[in-house]
Amino acid sequence: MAATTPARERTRREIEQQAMTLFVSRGYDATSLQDIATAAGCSKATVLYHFNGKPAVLAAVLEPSRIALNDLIDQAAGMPAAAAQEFALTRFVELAVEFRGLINVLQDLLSTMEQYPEFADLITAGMRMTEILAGGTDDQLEIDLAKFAINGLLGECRHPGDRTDAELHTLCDTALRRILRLNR
Amino acid sequence: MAATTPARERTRREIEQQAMTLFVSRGYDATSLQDIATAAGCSKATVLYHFNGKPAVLAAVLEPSRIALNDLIDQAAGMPAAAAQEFALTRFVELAVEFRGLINVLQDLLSTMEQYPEFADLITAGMRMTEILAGGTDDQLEIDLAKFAINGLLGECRHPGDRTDAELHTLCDTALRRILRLNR
DNA sequence: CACTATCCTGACCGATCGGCCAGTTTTCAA
DNA sequence: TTGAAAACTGGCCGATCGGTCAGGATAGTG
Repeated sequence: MAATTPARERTRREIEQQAMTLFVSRGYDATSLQDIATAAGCSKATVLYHFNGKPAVLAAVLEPSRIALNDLIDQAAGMPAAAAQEFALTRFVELAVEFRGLINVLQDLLSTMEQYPEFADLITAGMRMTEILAGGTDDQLEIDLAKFAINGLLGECRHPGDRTDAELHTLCDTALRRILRLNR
Repeated sequence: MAATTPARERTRREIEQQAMTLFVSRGYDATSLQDIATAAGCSKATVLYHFNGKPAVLAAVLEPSRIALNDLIDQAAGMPAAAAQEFALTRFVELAVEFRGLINVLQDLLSTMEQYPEFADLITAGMRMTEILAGGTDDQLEIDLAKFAINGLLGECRHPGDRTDAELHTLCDTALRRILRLNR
């Protein structure tokens, strides 16, 4: 009882891992609990034994990226607007490249996501990112342009093609700086 | 027999109209044939009597925008690269605003769309648009930036919020010109 | 009026979905 | 070793999906 039971954690991790792979390659809706169970080498009932429903599996898969995004926002919160803008742009591009596969999943669910309260803070995090990237301006057009930039970045990471991480990184960095008029 | 039977056309149009509304508001997958039938005031069997399966309903809904996009590309094909780029940017933004609701539907299906041959030319049309917007350059980064711009535009039109057509138009036009470095 | 082609529908089908539960197997500490 | 807690599973449930079919309603025409 001193440490967490190894069996529980091992199975949980395996389910999470396989679910992530499937969500990334086929999307959330197109992946059934049976698909996840088969890939993880257990039964569908076991998946539901470890996770309280299908959305809970998604929440677990998204957890690392959620934490990373919130950290980024928290760090930027303690900076002056201009520095926060530059910092957020750099880190956000890095995160987008790192978690590029998951962006597919997020875009799939943007319309239905509001139903699930467990993803509410992800929405608000996206809005905070927009404000930071806009550089704290009042100009509505600039704020909308920041949204535009995020949309472009997310869309680009959805269809990575055969681009390497470095190429994708350069592309997103260049595009964001052009839209936001931030020359390095 | 001289003209098309009015009853047939009337029902078809009603089904198309209601299907478009539902596809736009909920997405393609989340809209069932029963939803369409109920909204159109007929039975699900009637929908399948007029359309050869659910994808055929989608194809009918997308037809006007498909024609408009192909016309745009055909017109641009007969211009020098610089003029085509300027022309395509202007017209593409107009089309995106006009058909902004349908973009939701397209994004939903980008991953599954390749399965249906009836939508194959829509994919190729998108790639042609990219080349034209890139201004016929060889620079891969510029081509990728054009893709980025299209992604941003599509993403922005997905969540129009309470923006008017004019505001959305200005936003997309500005963003595309910044990314592509095309100052008016 | 009667007949026929067209339009339309209720009922049904097989498949798949997320989720639930009673009961079996495994694990692990006393 | 043993017994209870934890982990796991087969089987089932209700709902929903796209699609089919035989036959009823309807409308236009001779």
